[in-house]
Amino acid sequence: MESSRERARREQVDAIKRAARGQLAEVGAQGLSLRAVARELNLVSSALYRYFPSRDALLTALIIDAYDALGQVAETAHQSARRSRAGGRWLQVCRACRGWALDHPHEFALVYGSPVPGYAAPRDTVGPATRVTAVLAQVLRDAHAAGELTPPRQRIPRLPLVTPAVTAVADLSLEPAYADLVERSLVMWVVLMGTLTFELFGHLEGAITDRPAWFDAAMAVVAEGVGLQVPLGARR
Amino acid sequence: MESSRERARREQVDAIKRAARGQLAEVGAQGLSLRAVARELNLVSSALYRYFPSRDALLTALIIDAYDALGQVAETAHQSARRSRAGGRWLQVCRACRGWALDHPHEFALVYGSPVPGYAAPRDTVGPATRVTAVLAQVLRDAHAAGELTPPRQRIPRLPLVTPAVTAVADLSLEPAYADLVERSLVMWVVLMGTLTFELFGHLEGAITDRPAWFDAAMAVVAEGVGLQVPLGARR
DNA sequence: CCCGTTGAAAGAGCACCGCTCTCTTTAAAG
DNA sequence: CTTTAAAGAGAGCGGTGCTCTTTCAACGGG
Repeated sequence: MESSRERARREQVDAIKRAARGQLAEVGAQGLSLRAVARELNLVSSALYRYFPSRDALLTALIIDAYDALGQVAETAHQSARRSRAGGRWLQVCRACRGWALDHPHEFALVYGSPVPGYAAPRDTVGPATRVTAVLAQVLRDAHAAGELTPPRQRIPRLPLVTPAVTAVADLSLEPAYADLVERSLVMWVVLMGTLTFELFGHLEGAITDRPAWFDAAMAVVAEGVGLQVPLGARR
Repeated sequence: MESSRERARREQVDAIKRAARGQLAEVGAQGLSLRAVARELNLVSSALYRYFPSRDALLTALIIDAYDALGQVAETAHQSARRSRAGGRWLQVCRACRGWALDHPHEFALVYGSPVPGYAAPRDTVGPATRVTAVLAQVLRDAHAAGELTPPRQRIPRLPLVTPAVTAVADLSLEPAYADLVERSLVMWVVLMGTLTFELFGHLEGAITDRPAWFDAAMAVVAEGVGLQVPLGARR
């Protein structure tokens, strides 16, 4: 049951987030101004504090939404690539994440860019944040089950290097030849997000001629590192 | 020759940058306040405009300094590891960069974190920015000359994917088996900086137990991707 | 139906920001 | 020693996040 007051409140919260996302796309995360959001809604700035206790709280809400949106995109891509082999699925998931990042650069920067000093992400954000990594782990699990994984050339010593929490989420405890798979899968995640970060933050400006192709190649290179073979021949 | 006026000016510029770096460490890049810097120097805010035409200009100066400092660190590490084999040199350079990043997290975030909206990095920054990449290319060039490079399992199709400018800086036009080495070396650079970004920005919080060891492993995984063998056995 | 309760919104105000302008001091240069 | 240009002071503009108090309207129980 939802009283009309509750509905009005929820709709106003949504309107605020929508306006804030719009502003985000124009002036970036740090330029997000409560007063501008209020202006857009024909409100006065102080009225927003009925809905969000601070600018940081509004940012947190946007961060959670962004993590969820990206996680959703990754899950959908994984689902619709379920007929491909593992390497192809990995590439499809990466491409889907890149597509979302290019479509929502400021929301991506909000979650994977520099943290706002003095702002500590609350615990609520870690759940949505792990959705993408869960998809990556799923790809590797399926790849192993289908026998599409090649053992690496060199084993990582002194395992494990990850916390039990990660081990639990990844669920990648396979036979000794793949004992370091969790550690390698984290590298995959870092490379995926790092590559998107670099592209979005302009560090590849004037360096890459064909960005989609180079992105595919980068994902293939790191996939090699975990023993996944990515089909690079086909144009996207 | 440097007149006393010029010396005084240079010293004041240095003092401003020093104070700004101090503030950077406290409140981050976006929180950098000219007024606070001025307060620290017992000045009035408008006086700073005698030395930097805008806050962005001050940021640009700090960015160039940061790129130069990181490049210097990489070059020094490469130089002092010249007796190791190529894989070891790569690891040493990476570790040196990580050390600098951990020591100067905010300066690292300044150059590799989210760009300040409305701020476009001037051309002056690209030179210092390429110093690290030049070191990486050097490592690969030496590795190939010493016969320490293994051909990759899968070749990247539709080369080249990088601009002539990158090809010139990297100078990695080797025989066909390594035709995609430039593209792969860019991946190495992205992974190095991406990994540091992730660690500094807190995305590995609660995920990694032994961060130095995992960092080494990550660098080894990507080095595998370019055909470099990194010695992981020895404790650092 | 009426009235007390409650939540939304307004608006003034505080301390801060980047930046501009004018005015005064200071010290180097000729 | 005089000229002159650089350096700093200080007021001010429009903006910011946020707090506080006040006003107003809608909901719900008697």
